[in-house]
Amino acid sequence: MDTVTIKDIARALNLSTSTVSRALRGSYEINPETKRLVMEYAERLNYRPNPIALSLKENRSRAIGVIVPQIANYYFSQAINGIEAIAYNRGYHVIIFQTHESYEREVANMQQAVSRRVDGLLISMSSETSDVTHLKELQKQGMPIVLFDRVSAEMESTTQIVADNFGGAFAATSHLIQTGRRRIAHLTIPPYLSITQERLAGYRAALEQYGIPYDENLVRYGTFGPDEAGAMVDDLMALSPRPDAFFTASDRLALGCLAALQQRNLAIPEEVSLIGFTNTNVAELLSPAMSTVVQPAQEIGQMAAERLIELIERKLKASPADVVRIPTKMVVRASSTRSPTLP
Amino acid sequence: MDTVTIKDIARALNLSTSTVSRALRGSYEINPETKRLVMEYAERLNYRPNPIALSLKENRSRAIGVIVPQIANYYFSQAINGIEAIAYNRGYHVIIFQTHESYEREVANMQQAVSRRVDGLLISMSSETSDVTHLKELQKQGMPIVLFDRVSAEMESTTQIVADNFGGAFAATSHLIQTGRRRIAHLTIPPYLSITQERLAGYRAALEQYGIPYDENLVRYGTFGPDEAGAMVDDLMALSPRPDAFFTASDRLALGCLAALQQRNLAIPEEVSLIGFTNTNVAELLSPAMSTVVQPAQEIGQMAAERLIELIERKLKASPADVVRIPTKMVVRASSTRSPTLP
DNA sequence: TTGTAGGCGTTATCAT
DNA sequence: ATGATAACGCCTACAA
Repeated sequence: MDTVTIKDIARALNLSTSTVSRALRGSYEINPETKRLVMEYAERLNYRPNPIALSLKENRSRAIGVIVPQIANYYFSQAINGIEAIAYNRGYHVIIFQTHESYEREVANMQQAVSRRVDGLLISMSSETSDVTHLKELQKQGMPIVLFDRVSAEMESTTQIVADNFGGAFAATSHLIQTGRRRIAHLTIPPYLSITQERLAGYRAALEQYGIPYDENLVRYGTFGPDEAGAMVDDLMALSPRPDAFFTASDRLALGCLAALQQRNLAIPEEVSLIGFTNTNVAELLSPAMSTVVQPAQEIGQMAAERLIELIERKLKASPADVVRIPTKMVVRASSTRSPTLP
Repeated sequence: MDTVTIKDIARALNLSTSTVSRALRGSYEINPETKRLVMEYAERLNYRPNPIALSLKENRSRAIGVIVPQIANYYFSQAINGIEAIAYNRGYHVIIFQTHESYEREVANMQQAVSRRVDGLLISMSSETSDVTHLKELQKQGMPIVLFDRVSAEMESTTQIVADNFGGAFAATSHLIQTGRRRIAHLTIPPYLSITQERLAGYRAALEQYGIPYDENLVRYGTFGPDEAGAMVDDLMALSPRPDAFFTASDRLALGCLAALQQRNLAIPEEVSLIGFTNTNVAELLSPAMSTVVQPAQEIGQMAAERLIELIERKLKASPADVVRIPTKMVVRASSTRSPTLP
């Protein structure tokens, strides 16, 4: 790749590099005629300033690092999508690191990012990470950091962007109640995760608001493994009175629950209502069959990037306990014909 | 972020920057004692060379640009995963650009990447792109380029990495035939795409090999829209004799076909066999229910990155018509119980 | 209005 | 074995 530099232009036009530099940046103290000449010539040669030289000079890379468990995942790829949209607009590029859910790799990635001289870091913690001293340490050294989705309560003075899990669960449960449901089962993910707890709290709050007693028999916890929903549904449908609605907490559970109900030839939503937390893509696939609460992955990414760039450019410290909750969106199934089909 | 430079070390140790530099790189012509001192001090201060300064000096960014239609997509996020794995190993970082299937944005992204001084470019063309002069032009100017997945026959002297669609379709169809099927329907995507044609050719070649006549009534073309498979299945099952197997060409069609067959209470694979091209993630979800031909997205990404880095570092031109086909993997459904369920 | 010089961090070349 | 200098591309304080 040939590359035109200011020097080339200066030589060709018999000017000094400083004059060219000033002309290019439209400095007021330059002869309009010279300016025109330089501009034209630069245009003709398709001159582009070398961002690397600029970085060196300005001591910043115009790059932000993004550390996520994995890219090949609906949720994170959408979040990254949101991050990129904002970052590119503001003139930053994005360097992605994957932890593959390993604490060790998270630490290594962090150091990599530092070596690469990123201007700031967007982090979604690995599931293995419980000790956050590496993050605190780095932040103390002046690195702007924003956490998103997988956050930590221990990072008191860090901006954190999460989905409004409580609100989403509250809305979903309320919707089921308002459409006449009273025995609402909740299939969810492991209880030790904060998102699980928040969603459960939203579910309980809605029940309480409508005076429906909380029944812990109706709540089932899964892992992230496959093929769990079938057994849970079996189990729950054996109760008496049996549930008249299911509220699921993940894509997998939603699909599994849907399949299990269909297999039993239960009409949705006539006999059993169904609503679940899902990613946008899956929500789209499921929308003819069931209602969904869509995780705002992209919006979380955008907000995180915005906040980070603010931190970088204004060089402000995050205000303590600055936790932003992005609302979820409920998509109520449009059709309500009997015997719904998959996509 | 405080940052330790060679200068800091030199000052502290009362040496010149050149000595420090040499010591750090382990030059033989340096006093072992000095070397030790420098190394230790650098270690203690956690010195890391500034990659930006190096880039400026070496006139390369150690970054490769990746231009894809979108990140938030199973296929491309996996491909990127493969790309990153290789790139990071070789000391490159990856800058991602999205075209959102727009030709205009593809061109703009290309220029962006050039401005960013990427050392090479990995491109999966937008669906809108038919004119490839922008790519040819850039390549002629010396930019190393490798195309993957969405490639173009017009780029004669460019390395291109694609899935072995023919082979995958051939294997899938052969498998159906070997398990006793004779009336094999093929639900596929728009006919003008090269991947569609390749898969159809593989399907036909397998039929031919086993002496089964090709029946164009058994082939149905969809768009990428939702809810198409149901009608296709209806239509096909009304034929007489009706199909005894389905071979689908996308995730969507596979899911739709599966749902439609289940709804008709047709046992898979006893009454009707089913196999489809899918992404890994979806294949995993579907595996209890049907067989799949898995698209090698990640491997394609890896191979593309390997080839690109080779081009960058050896500075070789691609040999003409260098098209690499990555094999697909057939996953035959393990269980064959009646009435299969979704995930 | 334009030019000169120095510096961002690093390494290669040429002294010493 | 070590140091001084220049260069990568750009910008800016200072000079003219």
